[in-house]
Amino acid sequence: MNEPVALEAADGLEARSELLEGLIGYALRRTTIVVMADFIDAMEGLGMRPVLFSMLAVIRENPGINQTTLGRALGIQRANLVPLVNELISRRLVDRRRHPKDGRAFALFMNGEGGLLLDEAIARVSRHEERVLAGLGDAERRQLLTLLNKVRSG
Amino acid sequence: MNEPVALEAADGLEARSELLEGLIGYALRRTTIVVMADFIDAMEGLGMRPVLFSMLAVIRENPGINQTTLGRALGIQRANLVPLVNELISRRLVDRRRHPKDGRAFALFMNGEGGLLLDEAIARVSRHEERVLAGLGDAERRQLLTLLNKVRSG
DNA sequence: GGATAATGTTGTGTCACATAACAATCAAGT
DNA sequence: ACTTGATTGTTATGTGACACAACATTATCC
Repeated sequence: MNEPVALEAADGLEARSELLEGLIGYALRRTTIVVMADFIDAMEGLGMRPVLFSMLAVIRENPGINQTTLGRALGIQRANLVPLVNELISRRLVDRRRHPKDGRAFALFMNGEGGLLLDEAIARVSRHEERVLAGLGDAERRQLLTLLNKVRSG
Repeated sequence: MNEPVALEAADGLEARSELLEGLIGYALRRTTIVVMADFIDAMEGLGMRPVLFSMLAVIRENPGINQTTLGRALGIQRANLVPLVNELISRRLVDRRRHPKDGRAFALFMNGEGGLLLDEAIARVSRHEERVLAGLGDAERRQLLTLLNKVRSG
């Protein structure tokens, strides 16, 4: 028991794991980290993070959306959304008005400044995706998207 | 300026974004979250997280590996690895000996208890991947793995 | 032997999650 | 109309995975 399998230690410069290399979950995790890091780089100087970007996108395409619905669309819980929405508002990218028919809810709207920032971010995201997907052809990109959504939707 | 695009607010139960739905980075992020959540569920009661699992796998397949090499293999920085390795050691899953030829380094070895835990985790991971990939055929799974690795390797 | 590099470590900070509890408001049923 | 129960936004708190800077000890290289 407890045998020192190989005394000559595997202390080379690189190590691999056949087990991990066969797991899609592992590949997903590692790939996402790389892609998100490139996203962050692409947003240099904009103060834009993946979450904020997705929030701005959903708000612009769904004017008047409330926070609960926004959170559900992005898989973010209401409680965690609060400081994020506050950040967008204090940066004057988004307007929050009271919902006309529901006294509990707020209605979120993108304003001019937010639209300009989102447009700039979209331009950078395009270049970012082009960079990250450079090794894939058009059909492969579509298929990757399809497969990812298939996994996500169960 | 600052026009309330639609006065009838988009406050339905669900909201979508065509922009986000076309982005592979977004699909990657959302899918990874779902898959990792299922991984966590699958490890119920084992005290096993994705990072710990991957560390155990690499250590068993690379006996005597040092922390820097382990970190490089998994994309974890030395500094962040320290508490993780300590956790494995204090749980008696892994042994840390001084490296015979390098006084600075440690050599990490999986022990019997760690091997048993890893085996149980692997069994659960198999069921977890089967569950998560239920919607994909064999060829699709292979292709997803290939595409992910292509993206990651630039 | 002296300069330079590598290993493990400590400390600190950020960010994306999670959960529980709460006030205000709405909706539904009787 | 009034109570019951659900919903919205919020506060508070905790965790876990990252980042970066600085440091002591030990190797390496000339």
